[in-house]
Amino acid sequence: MPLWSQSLIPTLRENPQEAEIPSHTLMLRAGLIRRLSGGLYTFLPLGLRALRRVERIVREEMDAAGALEVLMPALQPRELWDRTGRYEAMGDVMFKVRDRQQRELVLGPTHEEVITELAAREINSYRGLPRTFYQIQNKFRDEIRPRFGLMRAKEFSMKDAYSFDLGWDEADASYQAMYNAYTRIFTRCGLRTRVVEADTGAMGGKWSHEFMVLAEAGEDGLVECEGCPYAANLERAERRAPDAPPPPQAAADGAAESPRDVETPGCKTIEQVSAFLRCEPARLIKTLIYTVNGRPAAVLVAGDRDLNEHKLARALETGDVALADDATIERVTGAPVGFAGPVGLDIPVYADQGLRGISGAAAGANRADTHVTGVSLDRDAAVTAYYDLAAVREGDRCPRCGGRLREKRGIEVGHVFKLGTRYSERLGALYLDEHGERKPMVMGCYGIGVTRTLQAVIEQSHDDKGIVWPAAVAPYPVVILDLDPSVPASAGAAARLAETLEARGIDVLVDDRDERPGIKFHDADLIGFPLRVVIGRRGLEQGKLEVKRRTEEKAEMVAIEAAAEAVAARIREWSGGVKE
RNA sequence: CGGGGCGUAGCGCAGCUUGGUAGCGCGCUUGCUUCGGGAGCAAGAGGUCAGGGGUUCAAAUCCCCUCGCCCCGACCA
Repeated sequence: MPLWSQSLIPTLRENPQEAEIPSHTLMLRAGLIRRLSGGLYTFLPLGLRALRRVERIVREEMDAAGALEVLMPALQPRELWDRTGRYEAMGDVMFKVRDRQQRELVLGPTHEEVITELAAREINSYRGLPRTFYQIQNKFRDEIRPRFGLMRAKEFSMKDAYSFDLGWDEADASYQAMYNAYTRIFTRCGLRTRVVEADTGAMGGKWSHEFMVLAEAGEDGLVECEGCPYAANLERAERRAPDAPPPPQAAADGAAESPRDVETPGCKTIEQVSAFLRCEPARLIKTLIYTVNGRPAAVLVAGDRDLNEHKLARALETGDVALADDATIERVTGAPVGFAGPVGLDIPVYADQGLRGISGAAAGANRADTHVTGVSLDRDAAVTAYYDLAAVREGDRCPRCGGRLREKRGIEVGHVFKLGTRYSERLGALYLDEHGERKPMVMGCYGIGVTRTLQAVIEQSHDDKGIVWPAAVAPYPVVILDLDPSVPASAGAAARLAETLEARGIDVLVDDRDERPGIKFHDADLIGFPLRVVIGRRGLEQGKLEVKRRTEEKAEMVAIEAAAEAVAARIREWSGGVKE
């Protein structure tokens, strides 16, 4: 029988200075975790119990989905990462170490290389497919800025899974199976999640979905459509182009005016130019000089829009896009930074689809202190191609149904990718099909941030008194507050109830501390045990104790003999329906 | 890496402007009283004031450097 007095549960009365968002503050205050150093945390007994509860749900659902649990090394040879080209691609996020032979190793930020290597060696025939493997293990990433406790840490627990299939259709089925398992996992954890289309980033691959926990403190922006199921990470979000470009400002004279240079001394920003020319920002053509695969190119968006670099990279099918440095900009435009424009440029020009057909617009003249007005983009500039490049924002139109898009924030707790054959080809994960033909396995990969999920649960489920644990992930579903632990009758009643509950498979923590009742009540609320049983003199005199849900204000008085059943009934209520 | 802020007892903070015995609240220890929503009284313990260097008769306080932490940005399977 776990006794509070024998554990280490260092609750904090005040908000620690190191924490900013509710979940982080509460994890520290409730004595779940302690920081060792930036982005590195120790799990204390209660925090670890909660983490194990999440892991258990993940294991059960992965197993149920037919995935096979394995455990791969966190330390991996650099050579393996060179073979997929990701040693370079990952850059500084990988922790790099050397052994005493000076062999270069990395601390795994993820395990595509290792698992694909394994599949390449051990699976040779179509008879061995499909297979999905998973593990729960600590990952290491040298984050630029660790943040918000477990939300973005340098070492964190992740469940990663990898599927290997005969072909694309089969891979779709594996993907769907994981997608479904994820939905069940997060539901069982008591989370409300939103699935969004996502960018694949350094992972590569064709397609991916992220499972987002909607929260103010979320690090990711996303949009969802008010009229249809479309939802996407802002990194990837698309929009339907406006039906028509804004009409020319000087439309009165009928025909589009011709380009004319205007002196705009010192006007470098959109705000300055728009104020100077008395022209709304949407009528300015923002011209950004980029390097794409090392070569300069111009990228155009409307003056009131931001460019989405992820979308630019996707459109141009490259990972190598970066804003050009000042020297390059001056060389290709022949003007100081701030006066670039599309007219007369002899580099590729990529324009946002929202600019299609625009006329009577203004842009930089590629000459110091000068802009051009009366620009008709198609007539006056050589646009190489139009793409959807602008960053989507609240109020834009849905790419599917044309409805209004709404912006939200979320915490990414899960991410599923259709990887394709990128890794299997490079690492030789090939199989012989029934015709004796050698083919690459088609892969998918699927991650859940386990520690992050735990914190997301708290972020989504707390009140002004503390955490409100869903029963499925609470460190203990029940806490028994013994208000008079020095009184044998009281301690005896607490022990008997705890033993009865444990015999029924219900974990209980007994608060037997020699503390005043107020402290015990506050700590119980702070930690957020779903059920609280109070044993005190008042009740004992009538042979009763009280049972209260964390979510309810009022307690129920229950006869001592009926207490175990009363508790068990409430626990059943929580686990029923979801778990089957 | 750029910008901003902070490092003083276990936690939260004051003191620094204007240099002169290191403080407050909570927590901790002991005793007495108290005991159903963070008790009262009394007595205590606990600090190289992040570290290093400099200025000065004298530095938590002024100057320089380094380190750590937090926030914003860039970045992010």
